[in-house]
Order: sequence, then C-alpha cells, then structure tokens
Amino acid sequence: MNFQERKKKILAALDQAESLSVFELAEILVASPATIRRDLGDIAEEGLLLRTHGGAMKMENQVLTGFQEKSGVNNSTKERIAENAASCVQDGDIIFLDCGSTVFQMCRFLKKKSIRVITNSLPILAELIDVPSIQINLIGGELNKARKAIHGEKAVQHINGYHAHKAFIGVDGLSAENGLTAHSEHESTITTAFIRNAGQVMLLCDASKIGKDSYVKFAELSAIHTLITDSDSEKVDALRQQGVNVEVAE
Amino acid sequence: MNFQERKKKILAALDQAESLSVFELAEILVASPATIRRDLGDIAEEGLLLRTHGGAMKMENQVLTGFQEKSGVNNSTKERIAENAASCVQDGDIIFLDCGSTVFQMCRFLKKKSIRVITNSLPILAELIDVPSIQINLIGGELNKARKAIHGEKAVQHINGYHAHKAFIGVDGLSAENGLTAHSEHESTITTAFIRNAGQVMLLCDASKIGKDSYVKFAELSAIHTLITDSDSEKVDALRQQGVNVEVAE
DNA sequence: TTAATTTTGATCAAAAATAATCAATACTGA
DNA sequence: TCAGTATTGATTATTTTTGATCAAAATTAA
Repeated sequence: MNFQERKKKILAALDQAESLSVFELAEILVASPATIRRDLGDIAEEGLLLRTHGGAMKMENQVLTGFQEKSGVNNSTKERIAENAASCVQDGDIIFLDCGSTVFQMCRFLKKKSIRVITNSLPILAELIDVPSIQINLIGGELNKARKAIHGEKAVQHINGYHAHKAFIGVDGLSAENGLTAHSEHESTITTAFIRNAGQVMLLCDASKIGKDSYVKFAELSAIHTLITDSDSEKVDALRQQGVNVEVAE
Repeated sequence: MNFQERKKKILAALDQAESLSVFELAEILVASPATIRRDLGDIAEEGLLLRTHGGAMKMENQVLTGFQEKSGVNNSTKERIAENAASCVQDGDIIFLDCGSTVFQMCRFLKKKSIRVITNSLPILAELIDVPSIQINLIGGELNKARKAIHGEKAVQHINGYHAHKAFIGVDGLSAENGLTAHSEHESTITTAFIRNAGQVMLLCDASKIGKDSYVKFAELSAIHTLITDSDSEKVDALRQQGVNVEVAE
C-alpha cells in the first residue's frame, strides 16, 4: 500500500475514531509503526490532522468551524436536544438548518441519513461536507464573519427559492407573550425565511431561553410546529397552553 | 492501442477500482509497465488522476487533501501568475474569484487590500474569512464536494445578481482555435456567468494549458481582456494575434 | 524531584519503483 | 516509396519507500 492510500485510510479512520494511536493505525493499515509515524508527520504538516504523542487526533476544520467548542456551556443539554431533533429527520427529507450552536449539534446525529441539507451555516457545512449521503445546498449572500454564517437580502431570496420538509431553527428568546425573539435583525430575517418555506418548523431551545425575550420580535408562537427542549417547567406549560407541541428530550 | 485509447481505459478502470498498480494496469491494457508509467505521468499532469508510487488513484481523493497543494505541479509558477493577477486589484474593487488552484493562490496577495470578493470557492472563503478588510459574498447553490465549490443553476442566478469590476478565472484549456475550454459543464457555466457580469475578465493560465483543448468549449477568446501566464511561446503569440492582451508574469 | 517507560527521529540496508537511455517497430507525409 | 518522426518495450542507473535498530527526547510513575 502506498502513501496516498494510507493517507486516505488514516484520515477516514480518524474521522470516525476522533483519535488513534500509532499502533492502532499500524494494525489497521498493516504497516510498521515507523511508516505510520512518517505518514502522520507528513499529513500533519499538511494540516489535515493533529499529531499527538503516541498517535494523532482528528483536526476539526478550524477555519470554518471555530465556534462549536466555545459554546461549551451546557453542551450535554444541547446534545440531547439535538439528538432528539435529529430523530425527526427521515431518509429522503429536505431540511433547513439554521445557524446556531444547538442546531449545529444535530450534525453528529445526521451523518447516517440520506438527506438534503439547505443551510447558511459554515460550521454545519464544514461538518457535513465529507458525508457522502448528504447533499448540501449552501445559501448564498453576505458572509457574516463573526457568526460564520451567510446573511442578507440575497440569502433570504435564496431560501425563498426552496421548500423543505422541515426547518430546524434556534432563537435567542421564547415566551408565551412575545413569541420568538432574536438578538439581531439579520439572523431573524433568515429564520423567518426558513419558517415561511418549510412544511414543519422545529424549534431547538434549551430551558435557559424559555420565558426570556430578546430584542427583535420576529415570529408568533403559532409558527412553530414543535418545540424541542430539555426540561419541563411552568414556562413550558404556558407555551403548551398556547398550543405549542412540546418535545422534552430525555 | 494508442495513448488516447489507453487514457480512456485507464480512467474508466480507475473510476471503478479506486486505485490500481502499474502492473495491474499493464495487464488490463496489455502494455508494458514502461508505457503505463509514461501514460500515468501524462494523465496526472492533466490533473485527471493522482499518481502514486507504484500506481495511480482516482482523483476524488482530493476531497481529503484540500486541493490547494494538488499534485504540486509548478506551484511557484502559479504563485507568480497569481501575484501578477493580484496586482491588478485596487482598493475598493469588487471582484469575482473563480474556483481553481491558480486563482486560489491570489489570496495570499490580496490580504492587504480593501475589497469585496464574490466567490463560489470554499478554499478561498476559508483563506479570506479572517481578513478584516475583505468583505466576502458567497455564491449559493449546490455544493460540489469534490471541488469544494458551489455549482448549479442557483449559483448562476446568484452571480447574475451582481456586477463586479473584475473577474479572475481559470480554464482547463486555451487555444487560438477553440477559445476557452473546460473539463466539466458545471464549472464552465459558472465561469461563463462570471465573464458575463464583470467589467474586465482576467484569465489565469499557466503555459501547460495553452494550446491544449479540453472537453467543453464555453467562451470565445474575445471574452478575455487579459491573459496572465508564465512564459511566452509561439502559442501565446497566436493568441496575441487574435487580439488577446497578454501579461507574462516575471 | 528522579527513575522507568514510551515515543520519537535519525540512520541504514534491502526492496521496489521510477526515469533515462536505446534499439526496434509503427506511423506520417511528401 | 522512403526519410523522418513518434511510440513502444527492454535494460540499466537512480530514486523512493520501507522496516529495523538505537540513541535522544518526552511522558509517566514513583
């Protein structure tokens, strides 16, 4: 087996295993540790993996992602919500994925599905680009570097050109009184466009945002088909009484 | 059997087998290893397969390599062309950047400029995302994972919504007889859209592609305002006589 | 901290693959 | 037809790759 073939296999193995030792790789590739070390050195130099003492780690596509770990607050909560949301997705679905850390977490659980994803989020793009069963449609428009997402009028037009079975969105605030609210105008216009063009709208929202309101009020509660959240409370109940279908993860 | 026939069979075999050794190919094509090596060398130079020690691999593994270092052909040549091209860009310009390795090299030389970039190339996006003085407009549409670029009808529509001062494009072939040619239909429609919507069209093209023709003929020589290349030759002269403004880098 | 263990990088020889050279053959165009 | 060119396969010298060995460096345990 030659270097290119090994390189391909090493990267594929790392993509699954997150991190592997030199010896594990040597066994997988049927090559000597010396060869694996040379390979890892070369591949690391290209910046495609992270060399560690004794092995290698998967290199997150740092340029485009960069945001997923910083949101590490209550990550396991977000993960549970995301997993629950992903379970609503079936093979053949066309889905909108909003930018936002909770929606991003869905990627992990979507990788085995055969779907089409329409998104304005670069981290989602980076995460799903190597999944053969997922076709990606990237929303075009102005790049918001801070949020690593596409925004603007052109992006809204782009979304209006499509209809998806389901939209998975996030918000900054959600309450029975004010419906869905966001920090920024830009993001809210995108989310509004998703809502308008999707058959079902799933709102991913951890408990900390429920009952709170943010700056821009952009959609009524009735726009949501299902709220996916992590814990029940009287605030959640207030939403239920307004006719929101609530799914509590775990 | 002649070279063209073998080339076709080699690519077909590789498409199925992912990777093959020189000896396997020699057996399939009933030719000597020496001939196969010569063939593989030529085909690899065209960028249609990846030469490995002992054989060749299907090109798609570029997906993993990130494409910019490619088969490292004449990288310094590309750099010189790119630097020359970048020197045509002024602060305040709005420019289209095509996907393709030579155009990609321009990024290095653009980082100090205050410009707006409209592109369908993800490597360019990744390279420029952290440059504060550059605003990026990403073209939306279907993601071509292999080329790490956006293609399709939606992308063309997106481009049609803008006008840029300059477009920097690449081709797979360029000749006085057949004008601009490309390997794939998808890419050529995007490039055509860039040409249509730009004030000036700069074609970045190293000498190896001049005088050669590829599969899809998509634009006349007259579409180009300036050809930026690395060395002069009688083939370049033939283009000059057709009225192409030629800039030779270095 | 020091001692024990692991990992690494360098070096080297064997094996494999390649590029270069050359003669034989096939093709080309006058 | 025939000279000139291009292509092919064989041979050989060179280069690349590989696995093994071992001292140095890094990590872990005490």
